[in-house]
Amino acid sequence: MKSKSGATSKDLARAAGVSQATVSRVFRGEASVNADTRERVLEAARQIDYRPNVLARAMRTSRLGVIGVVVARLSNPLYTEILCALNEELADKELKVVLWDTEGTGETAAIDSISQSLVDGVIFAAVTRSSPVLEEAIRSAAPLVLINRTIDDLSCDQVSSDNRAGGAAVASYLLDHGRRRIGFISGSLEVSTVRDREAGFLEELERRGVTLESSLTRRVPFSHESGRTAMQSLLDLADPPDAVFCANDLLALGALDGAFEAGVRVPEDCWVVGFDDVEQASWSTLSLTTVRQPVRKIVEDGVALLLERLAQPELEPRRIVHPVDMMIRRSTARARKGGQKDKAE
Amino acid sequence: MKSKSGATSKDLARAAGVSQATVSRVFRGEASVNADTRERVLEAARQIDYRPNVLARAMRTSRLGVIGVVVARLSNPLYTEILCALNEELADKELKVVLWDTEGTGETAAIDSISQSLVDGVIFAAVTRSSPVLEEAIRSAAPLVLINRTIDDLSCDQVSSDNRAGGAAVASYLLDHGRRRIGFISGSLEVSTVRDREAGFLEELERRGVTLESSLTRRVPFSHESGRTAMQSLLDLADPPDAVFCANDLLALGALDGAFEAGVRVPEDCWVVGFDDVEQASWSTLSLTTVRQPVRKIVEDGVALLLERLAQPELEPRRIVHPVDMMIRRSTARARKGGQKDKAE
DNA sequence: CAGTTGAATGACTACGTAGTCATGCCGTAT
DNA sequence: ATACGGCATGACTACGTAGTCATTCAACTG
Repeated sequence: MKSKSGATSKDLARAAGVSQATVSRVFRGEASVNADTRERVLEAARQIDYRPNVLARAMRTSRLGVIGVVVARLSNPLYTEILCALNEELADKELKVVLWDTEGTGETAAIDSISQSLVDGVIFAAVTRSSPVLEEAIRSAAPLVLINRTIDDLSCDQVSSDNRAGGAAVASYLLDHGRRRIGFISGSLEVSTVRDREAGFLEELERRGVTLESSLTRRVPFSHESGRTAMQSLLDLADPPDAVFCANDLLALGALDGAFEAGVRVPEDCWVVGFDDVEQASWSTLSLTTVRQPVRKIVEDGVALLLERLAQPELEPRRIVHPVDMMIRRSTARARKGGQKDKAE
Repeated sequence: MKSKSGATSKDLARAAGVSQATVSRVFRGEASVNADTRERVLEAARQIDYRPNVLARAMRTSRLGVIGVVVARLSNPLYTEILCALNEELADKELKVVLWDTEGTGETAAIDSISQSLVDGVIFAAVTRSSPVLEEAIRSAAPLVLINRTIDDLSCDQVSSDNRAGGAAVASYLLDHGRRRIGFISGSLEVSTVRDREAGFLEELERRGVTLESSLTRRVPFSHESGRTAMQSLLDLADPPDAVFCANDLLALGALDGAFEAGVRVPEDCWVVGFDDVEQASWSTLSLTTVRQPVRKIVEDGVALLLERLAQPELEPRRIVHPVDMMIRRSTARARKGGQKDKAE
């Protein structure tokens, strides 16, 4: 009833018959406080409903208990999943999450916020290029971690999956199953995941003596719509591909739409493979063969690295790369009748 | 190079040959500062790279430039879309977004953060029940706005769409097209959108002299998976429905999967209708008939109301209800051959 | 010309905490 | 008994800003 935003550590000190310094010690969890005293302070705190003022504390410590997160446009379900996992992971640790989008000026805004102590650290799930902003931030020891997309020549903590191996696995799988005219729908080379997947894919094709025809390659923005139109342009060719690898699931799901609208059956007439294994890929109406990234683990590691760095800023930068798995589904499996449940290989 | 987190208003005052008070006035945009003086201060600020300390400012003003957002689990694409729109809308206004999830204790955490001045205000996109926490928050004039889901007997700004009319429109549409055995997959009655959609749907059925059989009704959690299994349990009945209305698109998309796996053709054997018009509903491989909510407008209004309230806390609470539109797609249209593009009615 | 008004500015304090330094006290070794 | 070391605690200051109050000076009024 009377609990209004009010009681200060000074009030509490008076109420508990101790000094403000002792109150502060109790709430910082400092060890050197007599057990009786601590209990008395905590009891009094309950009485007058005292809670430390976060802002005043932040002004002294530069720790606000907030972590910044930079993602790409959320229309890519991968980022939704990353964000969701991050949110849970950080909520467990009493940390708030502030969100930026790379569409705007998220990168810069995030780093500004670090220097303003508005966030304790930042997790970049979608860095685009090795911007000077980032270099500068690293130099000034800003606590930041890159997950998902990485930057090779940037000396900071990074967690990703083995995109190169994933790309190679797709190539291998398609060739093993007799696919020869292989199409490729990819994204901007500014994006590390695209580069790595593409590199692995091309290397493996080359190793097996197959070359990717440039007429079967499309480089488009990341969106369902561009996957759809790119697919249609491939299928419009006189000699269309018998399989299409898309650099991520968003594009691949768009490609399924493109094929459907063109009246081309998947997988009978053309196979489609994605990358990420977003939730939609496992929906049995879509049932997209794809490469699974361990999003959960990547996020967990990213958070762990960030927290460690906050505790010990001088740590050497670390890199973690997680293995990936192919999920074989109906978009490449031989046609069978009716629907069937998901099946991992 | 030397620009480290440092220059204070006192430093700047010295550099510009004015008092700290004047510096403060300049950066607050106060009018009573001589134009020459202002220019001198700003020039000096550029020189020494001064930027006001956000935390210190927040401690005095209780305004941190951060808006809290409470959403449900992001696996429901509707919340992704809301969040995405909010993010853009607020970034335009130099506001940061902190995110909570109703899965955890988001509601309470959000309100705590208001009282701690960690956020200037909160937008609830997914309130669940008229919790005492909320009542208390409203009483203490916390600036908060409800969007999407509402609470009737709570006196605060609320923006939603006309869920009741949407539910009625679906009933009307199904009956007009000769559907008689109508199934219903719904969610928790704790959720206002569910209650309203259900009320409108039932009212219209009743008005037309049709009753919803309780054996054809399922009440399940909001997830793709539960939509899928609920659909299957309906289709397993001896006398299965010829149409199923789902309380939202997430459930409906799950229902499509359920039908597919059961070998039941949509729309030939059974129609499916959702609610929300999330992006996936328009994908031509899924092509779900649904009720479109003007998410963008709802978010814009919500932000506008919140900002107005921050400026004038004593405003009377306002409510805005947006009209909805049915989007007729393949999941109810008469079967035609091959794929076709989206078509709104 | 004395008195009044208003604009522009400076001196100063409060905001609520963290952390530094000083102090008192008790147990133990000498 | 004396000196010492460590623990528990209090007094005090810094953090960087907003905002209050007082002061200065010039313009204006009667």
